[in-house]
Amino acid sequence: MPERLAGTPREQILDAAARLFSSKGYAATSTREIAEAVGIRQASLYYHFAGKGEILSELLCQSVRPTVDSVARLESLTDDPGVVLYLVALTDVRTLAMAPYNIGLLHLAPDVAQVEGCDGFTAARDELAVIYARLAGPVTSPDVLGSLGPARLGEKLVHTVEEVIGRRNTGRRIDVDEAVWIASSCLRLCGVDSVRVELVVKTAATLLDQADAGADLAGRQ
Amino acid sequence: MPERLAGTPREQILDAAARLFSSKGYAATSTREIAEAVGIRQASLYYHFAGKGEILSELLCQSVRPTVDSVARLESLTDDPGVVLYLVALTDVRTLAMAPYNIGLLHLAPDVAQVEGCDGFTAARDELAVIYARLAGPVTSPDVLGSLGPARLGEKLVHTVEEVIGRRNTGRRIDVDEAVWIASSCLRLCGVDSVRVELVVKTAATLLDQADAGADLAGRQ
DNA sequence: ATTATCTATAGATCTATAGATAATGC
DNA sequence: ATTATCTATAGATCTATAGATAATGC
Repeated sequence: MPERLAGTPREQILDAAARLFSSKGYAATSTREIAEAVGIRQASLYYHFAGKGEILSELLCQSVRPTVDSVARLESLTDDPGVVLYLVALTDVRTLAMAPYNIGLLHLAPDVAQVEGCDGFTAARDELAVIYARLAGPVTSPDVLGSLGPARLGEKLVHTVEEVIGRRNTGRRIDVDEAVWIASSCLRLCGVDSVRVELVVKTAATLLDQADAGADLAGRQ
Repeated sequence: MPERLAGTPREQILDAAARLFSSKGYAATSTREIAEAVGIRQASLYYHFAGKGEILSELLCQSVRPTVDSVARLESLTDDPGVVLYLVALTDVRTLAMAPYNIGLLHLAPDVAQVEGCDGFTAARDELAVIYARLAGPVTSPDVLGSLGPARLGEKLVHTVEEVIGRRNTGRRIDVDEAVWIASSCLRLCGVDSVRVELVVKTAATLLDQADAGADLAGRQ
């Protein structure tokens, strides 16, 4: 079996489906279109996936997992919870901004929500909200935390980060400033003042540079 | 022609479509389902609407127009731009929260975005972003305004208000505190400090009470 | 004549399954 | 024997149009 140009058939199917789902919508994309984009027959999809829904749920899970998985590493960089919160938010924004297609668009769509097997995705997103809540707790001003509660605050921060989905959807580029701004909105919402926000952004940038340098060094050995 | 229980056929169709589109998605809802919900035959829909797309675009427009239209009235209540910004945001949140169905869910869905004739909705939403930008300008701290720019800030505030769509979608009730919190997030994002946010919220509540009392009085005459 | 419905249907889809086929690997 | 494809198709949709029908209003 000679390998195709881009990855395994399974990966090719996921890539084509991601492109079509995010541009036309899930329900509006037929299995035939996905197959044609890959260069196989419609029926052949069913050798790789149990159905259209399984393709979707795999894609959704891929869109949150990286962020959840990176939390432990980011927490090891510093003891300052404000900086960690910002770093997680920034990672989240970047993950959503740099994915090959804007899959995040789908998670609110009703046709998508109805598909069975998206529980994995919902669970991961809930997990992320809990993480945000835990990280935000110590830096949040008492009046904000008092009226919102930690759980609600976590959900709010998840939503704040997801602004990047809407931005990307309009075709505008997400540059570094944009990502930084969205991530630092999380701090502002917690009631952190502008001076401290600036400080956190700078500290985080330094920490990331150091970590990258360390990774480079390790990679060269 | 005896009138049906709830409004004209056209209104009944819009109501049924709103329920189905927001629960199952646009592309996943068939014209037959809409017709059955109303109690007519599928083909009879085409007497009232040119097609499925026209039903949708009508619904989308209805979901933003009320907010845009209320801006002038709210601006007449006070000269304090912070209070007006908060009042517009609160009106926007309430409009989205109290609509019969959660139609706001649809506007990011790719199947919806592809439908022709949704330009009217997009235009109204853009108009709203411009309004937010104008109102937010005077209350926004220089560091925020400097790095974001007014247009971008306006879009961000629109997105902030739209958190209510996601909340509603999870089935949680949107109470007064919730609405107040989301609306006041707009001020926080602009860099307004907690003390002033509290003040604006109280001033706005007083103004709204007075306006309601005035409207009651006018209504009784 | 107009309004608002209906029946019937064209014509084009859809998803998923059954079973054939060809190539590889033991 | 296993893997990965294919062809063919069942069975169920879909949207939109054509033209009939019945009731109202002039």
